[in-house]
Amino acid sequence: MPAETVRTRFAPSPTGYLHIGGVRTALFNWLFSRQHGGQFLLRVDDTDQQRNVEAALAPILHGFRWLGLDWDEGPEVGGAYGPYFQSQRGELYQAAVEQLLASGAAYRDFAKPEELQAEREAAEKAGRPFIYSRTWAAKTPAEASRFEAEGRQSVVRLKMPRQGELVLNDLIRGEVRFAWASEQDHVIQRADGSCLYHLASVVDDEAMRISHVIRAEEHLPNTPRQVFIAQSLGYTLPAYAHLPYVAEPGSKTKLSKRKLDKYLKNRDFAALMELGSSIARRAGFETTADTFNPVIVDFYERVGFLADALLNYLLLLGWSFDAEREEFSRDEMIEHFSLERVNKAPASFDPQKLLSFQDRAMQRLPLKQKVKKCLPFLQAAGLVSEPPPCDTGPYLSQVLTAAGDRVKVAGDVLDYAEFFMPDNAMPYDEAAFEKRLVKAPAAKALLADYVTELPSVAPFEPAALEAHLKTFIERKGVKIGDVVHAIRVAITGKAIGFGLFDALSILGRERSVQRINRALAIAQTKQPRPS
RNA sequence: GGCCCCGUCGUCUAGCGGUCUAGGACACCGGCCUUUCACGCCGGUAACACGGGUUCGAGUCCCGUCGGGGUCACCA
Repeated sequence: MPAETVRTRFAPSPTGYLHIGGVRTALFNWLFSRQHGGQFLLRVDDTDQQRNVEAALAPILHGFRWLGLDWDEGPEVGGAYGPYFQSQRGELYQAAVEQLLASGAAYRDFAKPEELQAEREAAEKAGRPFIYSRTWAAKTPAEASRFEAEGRQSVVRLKMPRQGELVLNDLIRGEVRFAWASEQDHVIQRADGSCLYHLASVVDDEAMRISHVIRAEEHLPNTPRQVFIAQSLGYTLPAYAHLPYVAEPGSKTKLSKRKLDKYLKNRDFAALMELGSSIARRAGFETTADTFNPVIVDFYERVGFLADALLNYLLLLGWSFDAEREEFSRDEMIEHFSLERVNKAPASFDPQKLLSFQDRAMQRLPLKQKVKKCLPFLQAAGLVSEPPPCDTGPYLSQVLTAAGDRVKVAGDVLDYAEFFMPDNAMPYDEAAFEKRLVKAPAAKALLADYVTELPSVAPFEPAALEAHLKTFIERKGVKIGDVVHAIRVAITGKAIGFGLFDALSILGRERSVQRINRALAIAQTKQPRPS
């Protein structure tokens, strides 16, 4: 085999969002090219010419940048084989169409839509597959002018072989066979002269010297006609590798952006969505189902996922290294990836497993970077000004250290919003306040005594605070559980949170005392309701 | 329906004829740790779709059945 350069591509159509399944396809392309020291390119499939290609492409390119999947050629970076927008490559396609027409691999077809429809229906009725009869194919220029004189319009169709078979050697699926006779004479050029995807794709892959076409399985049935085009044009075929698609959680159906409502009935998917929504709500993000949803990559960035964790999870969705290993750094992914070890069966998207990759990646993240990741969420929520005061860094570091593994995605920092609120404006979890203070006179009394002792605890740090509380409960002859919950609710407003002594220490003596006194005062005004 | 693809625990997977009374991970269940919540640790439940072959021997090879999915545009 000749040592040719490996060049792979991902060809998004500008739809305004980056689908999670698309990312996995792009990742495999990217890994394969990086591993072989080749190039990875982005080509925009905009033959359908929409109005706002640029606007619809921006979120996609943004997603690639966030993920760190850099492209060597394509939009915004250029390259020697441009332009990288199919809408700008019309002449190439036109030339290919003419060549196909000249060689007899394609023909002008003058059938009217209703005539085609009639054939289709007849075939269906007879229970046989619909293959166009070529009744309105112009065999000679004279015939073409006659059809035109009748007022017919023409498209260009592929003249597919009607016998023999195509044996395709797919890098993932092995040998796949198709009977030529069951392939339709597909249209490659519309009546208005614009060209269709299959033609454009094949022409571009050749012009851009793509060596490996790595794409999702749904393209497998398209491959024969593309091979036919390539061969008719005298191209050398790229190697094909058809990836299994990413399926819905708990199902084998292809994951699609449109079925959010259905996925929300899946417990794990709903939990992931709720995690995101709750963060978006507290951070004050504007969200719509079109842009904020776990099928779209943007979701993960906005909620505070780590790109490496997402990529690692996606890597394992359809690919494995061995029986044990699941964690891969970016360099390790590049080193170990191989198409041979890609699975053939579709893999369903598992939100919980993704979360566990994220969880572990976050645990490994150095504190400094964690701070950097979390800060924007506090700012979005209006809890920290922009630019942040200079003591924010150290303070946030303390909070994040105390929170430890509890902050799984960066947006989770909002679980500790109370540390960034003014003491007299911190809200209380009503149920917790009621249970631990209003309805717990003993705890309330202990808390009242406890707060009077706080000024003398020194240093005001976790170890000393813990030692003090220990002697406090001994003197009172109570258990730690009798007072600890009341303190927590008083200083954080919540029943749950990280270590109590860390919380006290972070807030400091003055704020702790203030918060406890405020809680005591409010509890005083509320009569315990007889239950 | 035609064509094509796929089929190991709930999920992602290891397995490329014997080392599989099927291994790992996530989830789940139980326990430990513990001021709450996480984390962590220990243990447990749980799968070769079915039927025929081939073979001394099959999760692994072949055929069939069943099941699931993809695709059948002047979309990409």
